[in-house]
Amino acid sequence: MGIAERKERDKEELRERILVAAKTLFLEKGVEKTSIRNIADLIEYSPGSIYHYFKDKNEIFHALHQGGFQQLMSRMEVLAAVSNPMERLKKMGAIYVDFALENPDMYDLMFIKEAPMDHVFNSNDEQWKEGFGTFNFLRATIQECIQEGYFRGHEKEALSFLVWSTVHGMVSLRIRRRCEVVLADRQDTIVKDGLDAFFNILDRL
Amino acid sequence: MGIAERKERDKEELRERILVAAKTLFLEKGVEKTSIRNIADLIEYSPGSIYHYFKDKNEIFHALHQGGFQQLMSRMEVLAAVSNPMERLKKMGAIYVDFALENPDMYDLMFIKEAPMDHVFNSNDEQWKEGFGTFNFLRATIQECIQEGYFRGHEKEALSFLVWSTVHGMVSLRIRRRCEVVLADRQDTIVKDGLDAFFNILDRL
DNA sequence: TTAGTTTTTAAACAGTGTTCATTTATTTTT
DNA sequence: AAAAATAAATGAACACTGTTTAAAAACTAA
Repeated sequence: MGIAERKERDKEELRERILVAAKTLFLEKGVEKTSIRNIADLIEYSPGSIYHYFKDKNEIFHALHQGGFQQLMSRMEVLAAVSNPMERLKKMGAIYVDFALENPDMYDLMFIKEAPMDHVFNSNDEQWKEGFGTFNFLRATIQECIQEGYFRGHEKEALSFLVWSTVHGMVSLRIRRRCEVVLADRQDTIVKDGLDAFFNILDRL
Repeated sequence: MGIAERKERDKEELRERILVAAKTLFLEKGVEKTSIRNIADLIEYSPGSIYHYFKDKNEIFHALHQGGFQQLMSRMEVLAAVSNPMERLKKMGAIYVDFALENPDMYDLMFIKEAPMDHVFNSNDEQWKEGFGTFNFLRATIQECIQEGYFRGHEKEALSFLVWSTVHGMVSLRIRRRCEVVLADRQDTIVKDGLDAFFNILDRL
């Protein structure tokens, strides 16, 4: 009978409404300042009811960060058209950095905050497959670069980590405001300039 | 008269005791889980009294992170003996990474957490001179490298940021546990390997 | 000893995540 | 249609949080 199915749909819909409310508040106030009561107020439910849909606050923000990975991954789709792996690698870096600077709060949640990771390690079923997927994409591209003769003498794994670290380092220093004093005058351009310098180095390898 | 001086000393001593208690708790539980009441309990004072010595919680953790910069700077002192700027740059990177991996919580406070930065921007007198000092050290070394013919075609500022970003990226991905799944089997060696790969690249420039 | 000053305190405020017995709403069975 | 069974939502409570403030205690100066 269709009643069970409709109830299933209803449940799923409310779950989604919680997520939308959480995302709205999170984008305007940040994770820490978004409380369960805030979310409950916005969807006009009691705070306790949220716990019938999510184990705890971390699970909500884990669910949200999954959406961020989907966004990032869909931006990466244009890379399929770039046949040269070295070109693809550079374009990948640019997309990554653009995503981070255009969605700093989401990036923060995905790659800096501990909240979603707490959930990954506490509910040990999942494997942070989101992060796994994006990193594998990088790994495969680096692999191709090596096969085509780039990065002689380097090993795939360490190099992938290095590339990821470089772009992550730049955007996370920016997002967590460590550039604002140290590089005050060039705040807005330094990440782009740093990325260009990085690409220059890659070209000369 | 010496009474005023003794009172001054007493005040300074209690301030120090608050800082020591805060550091003890912070190193075993983290910033978020260290409360003003916890600190007050440890020094056997009431919670309110702490507010006569520090404006708010952020100021306490700003004061703590200053100590971290002193630690890091003192580790850098051995670099004065390294005359070749390229050698010095690499050694600097190694010291930075070692410091971060040996004092992950302090590093987190210094370069990842927003708490101490909140204080920097809210009490606008200070200029995050700690971070400024360490970055200037890097900047000067890169400058010397360029003068000696390294990094041809590169500009000091962007390159300094790039180098900082790379080492920061590696240790912060590690500290915030983004390696644990993506690079599970090589967790403990990946930062060292990544740094070696980075040094290799620098050598070939 | 008294008056004045500084330091410390306890209580209160407004908030937090989370749990749980109870109520409300819905569905199934009689 | 009424009663029983199931599911969902609630509100109060718990144990916390950072911070403010009026009152109390401690200390110094006259």
